[in-house]
Amino acid sequence: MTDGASPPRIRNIAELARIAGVSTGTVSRALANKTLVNAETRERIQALAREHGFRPNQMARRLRTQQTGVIGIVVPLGHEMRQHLSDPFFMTILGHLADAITENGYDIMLSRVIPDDEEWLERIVDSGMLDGVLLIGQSDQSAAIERVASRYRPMVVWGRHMPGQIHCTVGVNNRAGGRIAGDALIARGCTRLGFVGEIDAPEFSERYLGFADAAHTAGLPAPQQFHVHVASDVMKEEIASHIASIQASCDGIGAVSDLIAMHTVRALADRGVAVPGDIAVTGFDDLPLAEQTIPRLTTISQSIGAGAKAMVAALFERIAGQDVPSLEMQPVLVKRDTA
Amino acid sequence: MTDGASPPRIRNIAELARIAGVSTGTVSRALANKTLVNAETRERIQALAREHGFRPNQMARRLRTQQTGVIGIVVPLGHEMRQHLSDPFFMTILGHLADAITENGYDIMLSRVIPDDEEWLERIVDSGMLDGVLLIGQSDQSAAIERVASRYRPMVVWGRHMPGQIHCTVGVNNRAGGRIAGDALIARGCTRLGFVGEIDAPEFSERYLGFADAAHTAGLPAPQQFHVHVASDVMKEEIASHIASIQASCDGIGAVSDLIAMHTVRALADRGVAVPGDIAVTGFDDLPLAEQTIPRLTTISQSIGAGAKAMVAALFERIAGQDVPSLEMQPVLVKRDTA
DNA sequence: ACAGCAATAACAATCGATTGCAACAGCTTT
DNA sequence: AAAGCTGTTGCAATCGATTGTTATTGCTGT
Repeated sequence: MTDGASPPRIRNIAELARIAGVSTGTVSRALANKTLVNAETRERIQALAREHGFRPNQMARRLRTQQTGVIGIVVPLGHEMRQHLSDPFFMTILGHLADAITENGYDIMLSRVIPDDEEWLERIVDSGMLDGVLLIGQSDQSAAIERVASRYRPMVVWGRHMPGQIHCTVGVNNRAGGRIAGDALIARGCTRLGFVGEIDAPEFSERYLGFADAAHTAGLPAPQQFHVHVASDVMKEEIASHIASIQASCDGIGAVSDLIAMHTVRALADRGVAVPGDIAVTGFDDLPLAEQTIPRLTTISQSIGAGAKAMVAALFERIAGQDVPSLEMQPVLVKRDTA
Repeated sequence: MTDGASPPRIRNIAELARIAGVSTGTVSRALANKTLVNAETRERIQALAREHGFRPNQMARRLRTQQTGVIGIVVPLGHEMRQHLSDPFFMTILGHLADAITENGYDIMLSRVIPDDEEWLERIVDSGMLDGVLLIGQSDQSAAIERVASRYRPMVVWGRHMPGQIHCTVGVNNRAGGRIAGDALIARGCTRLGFVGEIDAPEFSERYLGFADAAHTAGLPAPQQFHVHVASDVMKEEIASHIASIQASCDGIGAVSDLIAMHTVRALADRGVAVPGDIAVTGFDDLPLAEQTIPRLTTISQSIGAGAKAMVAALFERIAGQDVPSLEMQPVLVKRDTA
């Protein structure tokens, strides 16, 4: 580092080999610290490399060795359910995945994909750039995922497991989660239940179904639905448009996500409605921000951190050739201030 | 797609060439849709490729063309200031960067780096895997960054620009931000100022300095410091340990980050202190969650979204060979409910 | 009928590192 | 002294696609 000169920049192993007076093979082995080359030459070559700031080209190495040290994290944006990578749920799970993956010494390649053609997933797994793939959400692409899973092992998907399904998933039981939310509201005396959010995507509709199960079991009428997109710039406006009728007809609200719950609580607070005094509200996800709002959000935990760890663990086992089953986690109620 | 068979999986361009009865060169050009090959053969080859689900190996293509279509996003974790990728500030900026980069058709490679040796950055830029690099934060690695910037152009750094500095930065004027926070508190009548957070990293110490500037100009004593790590599991406990003395000696609190501000507000609320009635609080960053708390956080906006866009724009200009200057953004006060 | 040209496709070098195999020196063993 | 090791190193094929150069074909113009 004190050497400000080092002008002859070395571009490849061959040049290093030339000035070291050995063959490229020897340089390669020396740089890889293989005992096959004499300790002395090895040290000499490494010193030379250091001196010239030489670093082997990873592209070439990876082409040759057929492994990349890179895990792909892919977000399929089917039916435009999540517009952006900056969606808080995705960012949260990504953070945990990133921690777990980098701790294993792997790099991460992030792709947002709009499945507009048949082969978006093939394009990714066959690109030859990834040692494994993590998919966040099945969107409406189960068929494409199944097709690829039948021949491509190192892939783990955040989502739900269906009977007979080939691909390995990690996810939470959404219906059970909805049920828990409903039960919690009913337990505190709510009798006029409402559900805020969309139910277009399967995971969301299951949440509603579970929520309705709770009402049904308690002998209450089916919860009223208030449609709000989960990932939209207009979420706030959509909620605002419903808020009067929510106030009029509900005393317990199950929201399909924490974000929606939070905006609902805010909208209610703005109208002077006490939460949970007048209307109780539950979220879904247990994002970090659920704990940071005032009042803190009562919500259904997806155990995102644990789920992310499980996904990564499963993926590495699959990369190592093991076959691991899908994992369904049980949601738990996190009781805070809003219900 | 109706074709369930297609058993002879094609591994490379040569095999495709063989069954198409042409040379590899022609296949390559056909797949690249070059007019150099007859429209008819081109179509035939493309059909064949589609039929067999063949996709050219990206590693090889990138090795050959010397460009990767990948942008690296790197977080140097010097002096362990940000423990994890899941840090909310980082996640927020990453989300915006990811949106901007993927909109340009590039992929993202995420690396968390602990700069334990001299050459962590060289290792990244010389790996031959990236078309450009975005660095989030300078940490204590300015020297290493400067060294690399002197010869590696496609790199943009989130942080501050110092006179004579080579590397291109995008960032906010932290001292001005601190000043604005201080002025805001003073304007609402606060006279006993306190500053919560750490001042070890330069960007944080500047925030404190600006905050102190405001006090000095107003003829007030220098703000008292309460030390709290910005990215720590024990942040809550650290704040709790200070909260009594904060309550006793301050009526206006500037926090070094939104996260700390939020926990401070919460700790005060738990003790029955009215915010901003008894004590006013300002944050710093304007993370999305600042708007979602109740009460919503008054804070200093870093314009993270705009900053991310600017970083990406600057990077692509640099990749295209243009030289773009550093950009310093002016912080603005976002007045909400806590001050 | 032949030079000249355009269109098309084959040939072969190239990107940069890895690695199986062969070669060689120096040594011991019989 | 021949045979057999062992420890090192060189040689050359290989990963899979790209692309400049060359060769072939068929056609036009004179």
